[in-house]
Amino acid sequence: MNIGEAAEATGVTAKMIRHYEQIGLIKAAGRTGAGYRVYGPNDLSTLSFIRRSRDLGFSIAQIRDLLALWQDRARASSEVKRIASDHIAEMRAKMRLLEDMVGTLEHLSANCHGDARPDCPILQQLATGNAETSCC
Amino acid sequence: MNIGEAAEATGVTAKMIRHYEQIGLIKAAGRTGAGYRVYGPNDLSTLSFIRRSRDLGFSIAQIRDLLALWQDRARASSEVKRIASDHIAEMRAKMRLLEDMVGTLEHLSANCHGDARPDCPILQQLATGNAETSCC
DNA sequence: GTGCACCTTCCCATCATGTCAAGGTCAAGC
DNA sequence: GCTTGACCTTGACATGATGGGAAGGTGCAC
Repeated sequence: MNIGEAAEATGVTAKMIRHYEQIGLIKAAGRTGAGYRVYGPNDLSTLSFIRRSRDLGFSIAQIRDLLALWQDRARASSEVKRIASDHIAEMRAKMRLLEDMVGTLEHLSANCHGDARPDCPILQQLATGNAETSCC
Repeated sequence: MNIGEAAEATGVTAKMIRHYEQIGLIKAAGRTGAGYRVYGPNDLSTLSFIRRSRDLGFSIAQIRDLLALWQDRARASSEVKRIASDHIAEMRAKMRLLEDMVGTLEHLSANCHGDARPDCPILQQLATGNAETSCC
């Protein structure tokens, strides 16, 4: 199986497959006489594993660890769970940041009439750090 | 005022001030005879504006537009409001993505006993795309 | 006149991914 | 056999915002 087929089968682009090989996330693929990379069922499983992990937002470093655990039959599931929990915590932290920013900005936006007039509490806040809101 | 003092006063690192100058987000600062950048009150206001905008998650491109509007006395507040609304929508979209990922991962994590045993629904899901959850 | 803190420019790194370019390979059709 | 087009190869460069560091000039206090 060539890289293009592997890419189509797993949803990982050929570009990224080469990249993952280069950074050592996956082992170097076999080659044909002409230098084409060749992939078998095991490789496809690994690539699909990586793609699902990326879909869940895991970083390459985390995926590296998850792959190692996956291939270790004596692994403890607590290790996996810890990585997942850490990742959940990171994502929650990002969500909180976004929530705060959205909250502030919505508040400002709600007080902006948004018409042709130039005065604007959003710019006011950005300029002075202190919005003259009429609401509270 | 030198760049270090300007950095301390506004919370924008000297590194980033130089960078913002280089990409044309702010106009080139004046220089002393020795080539040191010099900043005045107006420059500090601009830098603070940028920092507050970054704190609200605006991109450099958006800040460029906001700065232009800020410095345009004839601006329409509707323009500002539109930029803010777009940004809120982007942040909400990111939050939704995170929520989905967190939801899926928490579900898997809840079904992972997380002890010394090797079987693990998280890895199961990543490997097969189909978790053998016992819950539903 | 020395030492130290600060400034300058320039280059490289992050993280995951995309784009582009220049060239080699394979299979099909003529 | 030769051409064509799809595919492959490597390599370089870009993104966005920021950090780090090196090598060298400047300013001020002692």
